[in-house]
Amino acid sequence: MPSADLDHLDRAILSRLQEDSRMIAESIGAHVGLSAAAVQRRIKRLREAGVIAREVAVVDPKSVGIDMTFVVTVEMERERIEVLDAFRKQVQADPAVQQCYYVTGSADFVLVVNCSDMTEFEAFTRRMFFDNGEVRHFTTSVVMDRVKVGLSIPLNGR
Amino acid sequence: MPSADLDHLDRAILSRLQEDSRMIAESIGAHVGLSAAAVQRRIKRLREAGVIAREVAVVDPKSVGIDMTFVVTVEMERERIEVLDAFRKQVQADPAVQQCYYVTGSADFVLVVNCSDMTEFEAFTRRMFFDNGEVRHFTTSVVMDRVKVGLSIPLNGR
DNA sequence: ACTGAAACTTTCGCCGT
DNA sequence: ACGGCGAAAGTTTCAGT
Repeated sequence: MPSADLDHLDRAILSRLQEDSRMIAESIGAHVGLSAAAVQRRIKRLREAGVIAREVAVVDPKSVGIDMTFVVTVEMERERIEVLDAFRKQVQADPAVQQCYYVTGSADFVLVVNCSDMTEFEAFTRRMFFDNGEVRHFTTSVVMDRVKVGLSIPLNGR
Repeated sequence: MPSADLDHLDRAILSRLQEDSRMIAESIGAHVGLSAAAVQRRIKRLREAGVIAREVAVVDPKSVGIDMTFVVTVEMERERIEVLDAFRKQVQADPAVQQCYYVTGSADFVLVVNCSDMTEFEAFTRRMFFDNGEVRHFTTSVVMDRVKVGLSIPLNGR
């Protein structure tokens, strides 16, 4: 799945699709200088190759009553594979966790967590950290402004 | 645009579209117990109300030669509105920055940054931090594993 | 809210470069 | 092998019931 070689046309198409996956092929073609059919073919190929991993709707959190976002760092008691994997699984299963990264440095994991309010977040910390004997320490940062949120990959020039 | 009241059917539809925005209305309808037309109408309404903020393609970083992700915390010299807003703008304009949160706590900002390699990341730190007199301190964590990555909002029960 | 028809988008086959 | 063209298939949109 790595590096299915892409030319600058593929990158131009991906760039558009990262902004708006509903942009129709004809419109993309007009911008990149290709017929609609050619664009479709490339998109199909990109999907099958896994270059386009998924296509998703981004929901406005406020609209569904999610008001709070948190950035949480987690330090585990012991860095044993078993412990880490168990935590990974727990994180993946918990819908409040939007993102989780396993990182170098003093912390082991960095989490982005969504909750409707503080009460819910407290419930989250309880089930995720306090009930887990392997969590040595965690820190919480409350997000005051979601300055930039996306999953766009830089597709520089070519 | 906040809290356009949604019933459990809307939430069920959103839940599907967060996983796969290309799922056709008929298939969604079969799962939630609604005709295709009814699903279509609700989706249209959700888009117009901004509940569905955008629909995007998620590109696999490896496929386009992006191998490295970083979590960076940033502390500004002075927390003046002007300084913070300038940094916000800089962040929004920089394609290497995938996400940026303004947070409480010792750090001011948390960034998720994508680069093809360390050299590119060093260039990034230079233009974003060293060339900016207002940045007091920053810390870098290298992401070893992207355990969970998405923008999905929890749409629990109802 | 469902049905059917019209409009639109994507997909496929074929040919030319 | 890849792009363009035109026809077929699939999806969404809209009107009428």
